[in-house]
Amino acid sequence: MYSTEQKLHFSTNLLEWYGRHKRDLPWRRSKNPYYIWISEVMLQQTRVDTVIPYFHRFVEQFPTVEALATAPEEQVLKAWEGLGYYSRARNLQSAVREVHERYDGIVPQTKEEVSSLKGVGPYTSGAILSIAYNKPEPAVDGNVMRVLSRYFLIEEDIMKPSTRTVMEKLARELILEGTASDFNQALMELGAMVCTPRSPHCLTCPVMAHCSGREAGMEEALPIKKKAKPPRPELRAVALIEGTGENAGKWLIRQRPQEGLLAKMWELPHVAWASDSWQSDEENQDELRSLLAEQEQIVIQPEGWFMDTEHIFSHIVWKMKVYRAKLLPASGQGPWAGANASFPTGDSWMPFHYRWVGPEDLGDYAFPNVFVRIMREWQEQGE
DNA sequence: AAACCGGGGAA
DNA sequence: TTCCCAGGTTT
Repeated sequence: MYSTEQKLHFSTNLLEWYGRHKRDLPWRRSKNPYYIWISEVMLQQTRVDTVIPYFHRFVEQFPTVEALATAPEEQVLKAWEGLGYYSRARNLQSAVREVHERYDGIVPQTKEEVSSLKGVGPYTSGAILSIAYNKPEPAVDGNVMRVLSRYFLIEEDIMKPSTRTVMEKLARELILEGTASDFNQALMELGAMVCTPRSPHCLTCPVMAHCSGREAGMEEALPIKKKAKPPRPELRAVALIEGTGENAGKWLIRQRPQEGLLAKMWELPHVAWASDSWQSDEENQDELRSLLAEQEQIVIQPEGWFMDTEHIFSHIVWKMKVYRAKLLPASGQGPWAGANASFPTGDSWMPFHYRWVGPEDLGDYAFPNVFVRIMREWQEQGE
């Protein structure tokens, strides 16, 4: 398919370049498969600069397979707070528990065993096996597909699974004997530092001389990628409910269900808006009060608009209006009654688990960033 | 094959 | 604004 010379030029020059230009990243200072694994999971759909501080805190808090395997899940979610894709954290702990129990704490070394672990797909298994164990397995991520599609002028849509298969076969053929660990990292490093999505730095590229994409003047047009659909908008009204009496200075928060969007994360009570537009603040607050009473048996007295904000997922965008509110005394029998007395979770009739918390308690609960922003705004206004 | 699953940095 | 990032799972 592709000439041996072109392939050999690529592998040798890339390796030589990597030896001189690789960044000093925290997870490159060790070959501990557990640390490599953590870094690879964190790096899924997340930039290096974002991951670095999380990685440091995470390995400090959970330095060994056993430490993570035996930690409470809430603590792991809290350590992941702000990174997004929280199923990554829950899957990682679940998989680490399996390694702890079934493999005596040693990350397995075969493709089949590693791939069977929760949250470990083709990319991550290849990355762990190659980087930590130097096994000649491909690790094809977005960087690698971009680099290969340009260098070998591959015009297939990289969103198609079949294209990924082609890339994996090619990437495997490019690994020279005994160089898998460095080569796979070099490939990603080139994609991150030189062969960037826009304005690639071809003049400093170690493999420019035989790059088919550049020869064809196609480097900016590659890789070919079908456009994703825009996220659908959803309006949501949020209630920032202040406690009174013994709950003065606290807010009412709730934990989301075990599965689905933001599983097990904590949040401020909010309701989906049936209509696709807002009314006046007075009408919105009336509707919010009515919906909370209906859906959650929470009866509030709204006390005015607080802020507007947005939360963007890959497939949804929450357009949120936040209203301050107090609980009405008459509503003493709601789901928050005795909320701090370890209300049972997992009841099918009771999707949310409520609690009163003050600013000093926030360290015990993992929130999606949008709610962190709202609560921080609230604290700043109170000062 | 398409949908679901967060959040932010860069241009 | 748009893109897309060291992806995986479910339908």
